[in-house]
Amino acid sequence: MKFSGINLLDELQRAELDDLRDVFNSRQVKKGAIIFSPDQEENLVFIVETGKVRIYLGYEDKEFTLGILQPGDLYSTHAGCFVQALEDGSLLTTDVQSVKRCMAEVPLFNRTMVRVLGKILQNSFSVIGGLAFKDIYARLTGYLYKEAQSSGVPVDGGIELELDLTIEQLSQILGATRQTVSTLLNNMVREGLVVKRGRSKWFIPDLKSLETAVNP
Amino acid sequence: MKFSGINLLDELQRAELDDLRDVFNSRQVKKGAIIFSPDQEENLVFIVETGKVRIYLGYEDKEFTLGILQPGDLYSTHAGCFVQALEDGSLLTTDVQSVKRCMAEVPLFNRTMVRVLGKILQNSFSVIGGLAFKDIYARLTGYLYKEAQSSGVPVDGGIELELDLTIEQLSQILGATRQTVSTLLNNMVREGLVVKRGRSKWFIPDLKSLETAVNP
DNA sequence: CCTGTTTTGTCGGATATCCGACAAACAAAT
DNA sequence: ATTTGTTTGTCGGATATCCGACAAAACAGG
Repeated sequence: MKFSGINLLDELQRAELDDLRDVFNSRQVKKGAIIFSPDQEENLVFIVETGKVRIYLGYEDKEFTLGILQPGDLYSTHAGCFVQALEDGSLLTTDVQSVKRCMAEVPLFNRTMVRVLGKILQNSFSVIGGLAFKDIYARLTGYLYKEAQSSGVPVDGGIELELDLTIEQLSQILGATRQTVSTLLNNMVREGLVVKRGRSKWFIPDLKSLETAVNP
Repeated sequence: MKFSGINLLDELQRAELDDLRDVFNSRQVKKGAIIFSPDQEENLVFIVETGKVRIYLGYEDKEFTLGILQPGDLYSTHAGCFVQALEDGSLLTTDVQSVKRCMAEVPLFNRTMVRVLGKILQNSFSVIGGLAFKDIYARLTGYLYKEAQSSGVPVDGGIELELDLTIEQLSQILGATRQTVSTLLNNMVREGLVVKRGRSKWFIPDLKSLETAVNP
């Protein structure tokens, strides 16, 4: 999933943004490391260069994943959430001061910033809608359906889907318990909605029937 | 509650924003009217001039209130949610095209825009956190506590709170059923946490004990 | 190949919340 | 004062989801 729908790395290639590139510092991150947490008040803006990065909320011993950033995604740390590297990778970071300066000087950056924020906002509204209106089964099928559409590969008349998530991680995206998600998924397997094909690899024989499971 | 934390009406008074004011058209709205809905694709940006306006998500026959805008709050309609007038009032509206033009020409507007979006985003994260981590009782006490702090009036050694919401409206803010909220509230009354003082008027004898109810 | 660690499946009891239903209480209008 | 409509309180059954627990399975490293 492209979290914000806009690839900032591409944007940075534009000639108009020459001076913008200099503002960012590259920073290596190691798999599993928590890069930012809500308590530290240093405000940074960063773009994912390589690797995957998870944005999540934490409360006591529970976690809720808001989204997983991929190369090209931009994020700001002053939004009160945790940021964790899911793989070894690198970020382009800069502080908020520089961003403000850039916004004044580079109008294009400005528009992009607003666009990214708008996308993230839209995404969080759909998360709220899911949590408020739908049960876990609907959220699960909905998630699989969306992923199948955006990153599934057509194979054997069906769709193959590489999620690259453990059940636990998936449950944190859905806002549910590991056990519940595990049970629901296996129910879906028994009903033939999905077929398991190895570690976090799924085959969806008929996308249509998955869709009707989402909206009965 | 100030939804975005920034009063755009004040900002518009600034001399630098003379030409910005001309971009907005005033529009009257009647109580109860649905001003925008997600299906219409006309993208507008508006500022509440007078009255109250409710932003909410809808799904089948359920509704979830994201926030209630008050004079000075800015919002954009292309975020996939409903906008309803809670009272007779007026909005300053403009289309997205003009906003884009303004953003290019008036840097201050730009920064404000980003700031507002950031605030709204932060708010929706806290909504997600509530839905994902807390039960309804915690959300209810938390809401009352926050409201008491921000808009409560100290009286008789306690705090008086005018919510101006029916139980049904409150339940839509909390993401729960009317019945559940009603029952929980009456439990709180029995425990002496809150005292009912007429239609949507509450008295909190001891804010401290309400706070411990939020975080036991 | 063996061994420790991570991931997954499943069960059964506890419980928060929903849902339908109904009557009481309240407010507004005639 | 009477009617009408809205808001509130409460009950009891249905159910989705959590939680703790445990073992099977899968994986990784030596």
